Amino acid sequence: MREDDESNWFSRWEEELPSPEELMPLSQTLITPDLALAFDISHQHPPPPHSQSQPQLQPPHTPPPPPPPPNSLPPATPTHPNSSADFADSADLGSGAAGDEPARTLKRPRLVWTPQLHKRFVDAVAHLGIKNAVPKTIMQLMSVDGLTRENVASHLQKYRLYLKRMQGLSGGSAGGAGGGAAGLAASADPATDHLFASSPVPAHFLHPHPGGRPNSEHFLPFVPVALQQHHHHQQQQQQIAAAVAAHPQYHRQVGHFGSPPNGQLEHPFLARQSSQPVHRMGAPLHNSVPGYVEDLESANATGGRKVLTLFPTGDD
DNA sequence: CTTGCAATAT
DNA sequence: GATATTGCAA
Repeated sequence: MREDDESNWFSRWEEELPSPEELMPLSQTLITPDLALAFDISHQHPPPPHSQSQPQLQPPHTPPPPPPPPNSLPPATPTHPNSSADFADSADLGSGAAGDEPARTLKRPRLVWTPQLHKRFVDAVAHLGIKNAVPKTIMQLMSVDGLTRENVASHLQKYRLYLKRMQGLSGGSAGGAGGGAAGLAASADPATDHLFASSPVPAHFLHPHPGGRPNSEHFLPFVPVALQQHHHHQQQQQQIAAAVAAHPQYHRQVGHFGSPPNGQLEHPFLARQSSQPVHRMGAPLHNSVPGYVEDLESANATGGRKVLTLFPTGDD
């Protein structure tokens, strides 16, 4: 009774497709005042310049981002996204972090792939197209702060195996493959299935279109394409929205800004706003469920290990 | 250099 | 057990 909607998630895409108006604000207003308030982080008391509390995560009160371009969608050549643009930060990403905290020996919390996060992952891959679905691109499209290429790569690896596994058991007929079906067929590996089955798998994932029209990115205009081209490959501190994690009291009530009368379209997204220029490409994946934001919380897990948990505020 | 993948480690 | 990390090959 809940996967139904997921079954045709693809069909509903058009409906969920964020209108230009929805996307627009996203580019510049990553965090709305309401959101900021929800986190109890007012942009009125900027933490003292004394960088010491945290490395590089500051409250989502990112200053006014660059001039928001008409931004509906960049050239976004869906055919081959390749425009390294913006970016001038990477350089200080890792090194800068070491500035205020013993980042050199700091370990990042274990990333917990929550269904929602995974969904973003799948969505990103789906919209990128299998061919462009490489860790780096996916990571950027997801716009999840703190997510590293390694994180995505590791998960992607597993995800691919999962898809492969399914192709063999699915029986070939795409009949079931369409959207939701992908999630249930056969569980060869409960371990992997568990997580992956939670999110709908686009049809083109199971295997390249067997007919004439190979898969395609379709109309998904937003192609971020903000590849960073720097020669530094430091492990940036995985400080996901720690700002949020610092406040474990905020209830999952963070979704109240968009004003979805219908409770349908919202844009609660915490993008990496840490130190990178908030100049994120306007390619926020669509949000489907009313009121659900990605949060994170660091907590102990298996024995003193810190886990980074991006938990949703609604569930889909 | 980035990716993919197997194995291995935590 | 789930992820991360590593090593090697394209």
